[in-house]
Amino acid sequence: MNPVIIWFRRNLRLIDNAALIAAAETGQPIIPVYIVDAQDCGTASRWWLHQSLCSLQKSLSELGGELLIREGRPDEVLADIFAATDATDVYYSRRYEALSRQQESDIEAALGERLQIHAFDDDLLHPPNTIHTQTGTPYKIFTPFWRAATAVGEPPSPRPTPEAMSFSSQSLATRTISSIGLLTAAADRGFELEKTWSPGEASGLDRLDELAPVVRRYHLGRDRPDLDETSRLSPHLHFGEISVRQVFAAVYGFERESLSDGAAALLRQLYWRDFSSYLLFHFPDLPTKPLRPEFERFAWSDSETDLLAWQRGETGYPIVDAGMRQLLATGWMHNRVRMIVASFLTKDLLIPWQAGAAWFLDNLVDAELANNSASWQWVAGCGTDAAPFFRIFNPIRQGLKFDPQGDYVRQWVPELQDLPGKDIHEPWNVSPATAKFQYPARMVDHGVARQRALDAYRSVKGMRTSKLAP
DNA sequence: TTTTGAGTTGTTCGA
DNA sequence: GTCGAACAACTCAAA
Repeated sequence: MNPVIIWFRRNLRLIDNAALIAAAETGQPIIPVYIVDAQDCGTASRWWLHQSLCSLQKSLSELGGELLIREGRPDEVLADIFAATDATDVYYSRRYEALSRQQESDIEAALGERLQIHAFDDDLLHPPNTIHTQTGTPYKIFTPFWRAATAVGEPPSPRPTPEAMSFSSQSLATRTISSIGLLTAAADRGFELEKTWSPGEASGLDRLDELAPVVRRYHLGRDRPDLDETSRLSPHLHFGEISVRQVFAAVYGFERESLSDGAAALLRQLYWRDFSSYLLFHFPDLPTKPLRPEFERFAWSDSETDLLAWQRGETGYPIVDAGMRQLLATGWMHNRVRMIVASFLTKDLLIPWQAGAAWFLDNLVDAELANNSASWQWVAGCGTDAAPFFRIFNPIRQGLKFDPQGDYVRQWVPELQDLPGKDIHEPWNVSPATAKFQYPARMVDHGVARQRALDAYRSVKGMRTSKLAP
């Protein structure tokens, strides 16, 4: 019997995998393949991908299948497999980045006449082309999008791994996962990600189970970097090791009776994830161009030294440095702190959001083009959501509010670990005579930087200069 | 077509 | 310490 191909992409799981289920239902032998491509480029996420592919390969081999690993253009790789096997069909899950969509249309063009192509919208609660305003245009503001999306109804329940699957036994060319070099960049940098993370479908499911006790207070705990009360599901979701429907169903299942504020807040985050992909789908330039075009004229700073100090976590603002160092150490940063460091880069330092976005994409294990681009634009104030331009995070106030004892700073900025909570967010207040720590001086005074940012943002909006200016 | 209400996550100042 | 108002003006989405 002729085989069918399942092209694994960001759906590295066996449970609730629409493409796999459909492929299994044919009853034909399955050829599973992953194609490493230009989008698999971040240092931290390449590390994760390596582990996740190993995990998937192991799961498949236990079922008698072999995951083929290839590199290159998907249309050429699939054509090659087709030529070697006389496969009849290819199954895959859609992605919504511009490059991914180009790959899909290339495949359609190259193979559409020879292979049956089956594409599934399997990554989001709602496919991006199914939600629109009354006039048929895409939503640009989250809340109306969320109302429209939730009005559609709950997503379907997750489906189990297909019970009957047979795999092709034909021997085909494959790379080994190790030979792709996905770990090289992380190793060169001494990125010890295995200390923090356990990639793979089984670990993602474990993580989901561990969520139950914190869901009820998620709306409070998720803002506290000193606690461990976020879901930490982002990398598992990014690689599709678990499906967004599984998360939805689990959170719903924890408290079927009535949804707590915490559970509602977590579900809302899932819709934010949808919304970011939705925006990227409808505005393919989202990663590079500000959605508000007047920001093309913004007078950004090109200071390499400022950018470097931010990247290294040597800004002299403890909460900022803690976040940037957490990122370098673990490939992850608490969401609240992501906003603080992003505000600091774009507003206190006036460095372009694209530079921050690029650093995040390279260093986050959960680096996701859609979320990253949409969120950076939001912080920078150039997205379509109305973020008032005067909303500039004060790194001291944010530290005092969300890391009240300073435990988070103490963990990631060890040179400040002997400072009491009352001083730790303002170490410059400790008199030099008594200070026993070595820590960078503030690179800017936030009060001054804030005023400078307000003026810059006013001018890009074409408004008159500050009334406070002398 | 026009109008109206609203827009994830904040900060500062003065009462 | 706590509270409310001010911070600009604009665009979006729906009535």
